[in-house]
Amino acid sequence: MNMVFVFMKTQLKTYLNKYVQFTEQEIDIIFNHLIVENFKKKEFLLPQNAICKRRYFIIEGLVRLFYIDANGVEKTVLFGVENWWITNLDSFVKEIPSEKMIQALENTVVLSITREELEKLYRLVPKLERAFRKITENMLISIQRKDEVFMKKSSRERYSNLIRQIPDFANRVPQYMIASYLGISPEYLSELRKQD
Amino acid sequence: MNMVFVFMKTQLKTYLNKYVQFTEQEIDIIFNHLIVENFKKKEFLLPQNAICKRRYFIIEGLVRLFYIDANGVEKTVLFGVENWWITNLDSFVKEIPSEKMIQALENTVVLSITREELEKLYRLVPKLERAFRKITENMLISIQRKDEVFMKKSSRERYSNLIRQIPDFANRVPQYMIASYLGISPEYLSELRKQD
DNA sequence: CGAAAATTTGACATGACTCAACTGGAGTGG
DNA sequence: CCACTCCAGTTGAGTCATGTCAAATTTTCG
Repeated sequence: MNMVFVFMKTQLKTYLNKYVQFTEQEIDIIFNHLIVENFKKKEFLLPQNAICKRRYFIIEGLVRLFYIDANGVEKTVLFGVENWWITNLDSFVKEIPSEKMIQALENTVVLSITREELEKLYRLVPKLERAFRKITENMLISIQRKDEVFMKKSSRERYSNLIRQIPDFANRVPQYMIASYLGISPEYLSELRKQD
Repeated sequence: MNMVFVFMKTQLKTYLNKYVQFTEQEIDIIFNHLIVENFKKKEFLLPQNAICKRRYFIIEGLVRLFYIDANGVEKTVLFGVENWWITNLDSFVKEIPSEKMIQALENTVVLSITREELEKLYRLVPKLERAFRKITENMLISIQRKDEVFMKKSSRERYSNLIRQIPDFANRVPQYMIASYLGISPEYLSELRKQD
């Protein structure tokens, strides 16, 4: 087995073991149900109006989940970086077309799996069900925390928070995407940045 | 066994079977790990700064999750009605003190369980892990949908949406709580209502 | 280098907030 | 059962944060 694969498997293992202890064999089974995919910058993991068939574990790179609003403006819902699972959960679980798209913002390497394969895996490796229960709980917690920041803080504070927490975001992601993630217009973000 | 208990057990069973098929025995085991609690209107299920020890399944009634912001104003995060699980997940999972409170807005009957008991249950009834994985996924999906409404719609639309979806909310819940749930000031909500 | 995309700037518009005063209804106690 | 209090809801004036639109400028990238 190729060095790169070993590296990816180790990364997955380290990640999963934070939730549940898996044996080496279990990790093997899980890894063998995943496929490796490479996406170039700007490429779509999920195009608009498609059913989101796969769940993606980001090994390396950066993606965003976004949609086009009624005025034709892009709205970024969330960014995904390494060691995050990304999918449009609504579309993935219910098998309905996704208005949202997933796009690579940098060249990105992922492990991915379909819903059917994942269901199989849950049966082969029951502990994985627990791991995903916890992963989903953590996602819920972090989305709730984000909501709180939105309710409590001004857009200026939201921006400085984000930059403090993930300083290199400002370089890796165009400003207008950050603006739409923060729920403000690009012009106003530009205004805010000037005043620092 | 008391009629009321039978009734509650049936309600729980119907609810859980929407996610996973459980046998009668499994439902019994689950039910026996839950306790029944009654809360009077205005009573707290979770007071401020306490660690949220329990997860509540609402049999009947209405509760809210809220906090007091920096200016001393109440902010309602979410409402819980029958057949919903309510907890401050962050506090419950990580065992950290909760700035948020849970309060009954009507006389409310719940089934509740601690984290430790729930962990035990997951081991006794492994299918429950799957059920909660799905329940958590659904919570995540619905919070994401709520976020989208917030990003896309004006506060006027958010209000009329809410009233359309849950018409009796307007009667069961004071306006100022609805306002804070919608993220607007009570004065402004009053303004909006006038213009219909 | 040149075209297209991203960002900045400025003028103006507006949704939503704050504060303070007023109204009306729901308890509560004498 | 009345009088009083208290709290929710309304109204209005003034203000501020943030949006929109259009033009100018800078950056990116083929």
